[in-house]
Amino acid sequence: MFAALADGSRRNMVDRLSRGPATVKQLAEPLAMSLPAVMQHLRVLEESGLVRSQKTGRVRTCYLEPAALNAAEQWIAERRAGWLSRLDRLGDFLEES
Amino acid sequence: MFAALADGSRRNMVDRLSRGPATVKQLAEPLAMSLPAVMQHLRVLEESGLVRSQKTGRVRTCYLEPAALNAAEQWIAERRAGWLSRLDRLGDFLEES
DNA sequence: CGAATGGTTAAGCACTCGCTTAAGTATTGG
DNA sequence: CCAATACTTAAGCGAGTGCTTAACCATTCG
Repeated sequence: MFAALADGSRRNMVDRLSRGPATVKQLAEPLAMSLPAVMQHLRVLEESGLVRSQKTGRVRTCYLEPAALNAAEQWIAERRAGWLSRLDRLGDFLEES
Repeated sequence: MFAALADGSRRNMVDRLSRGPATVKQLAEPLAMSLPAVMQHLRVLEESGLVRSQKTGRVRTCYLEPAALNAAEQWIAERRAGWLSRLDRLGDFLEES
């Protein structure tokens, strides 16, 4: 999941998909790389659950899967919250003394 | 940033640090790998801005940097929100018709 | 002091990643 | 029908990642 977002090209694709569905060609357009390369990125994104896609005719259309993004967001939020609450308690302790 | 979180061992370290500061040894303990390996992960985490550390005497103590986590969380939140609002508008459109 | 502890540096190695080109396949517009 | 379009598969390659071992440095404890 984080591994899928670790690559800049893939983040670019996710960013594009956050503004609506797109075909493989459209995802490739801003990316200065061959179509097969984009396919491989798409594969990683699909395996991570971040993106879904379906083929109709000869075009494959891709969509974002917000639930997966939510999972990643939550992991971060939990760790950050844990650490911040610890800082808060430390602040309280320092105030008391 | 996401690249730093892409590795499971590093997420383990972040998780540990979210429960309070730790030494390099303590971070290494649950990780079934040598100390130098942990050092390299720590380096990646520091370069990503996720973790800070300082050495006093012969022990290095590591802390989480919540601001950096916040940046990653926000990137995800924005993309997810963009996509969800698009879905909402689609819903409205379908209701209208 | 001298040994144990905690960390650091350097070199090397297997493996994975991101990309390429070349050669397909399947659909569709003229 | 046939040529263009949109993908798909496969093979290969250079660079980067994650780990190791071996050696080393600095601090602390007996």
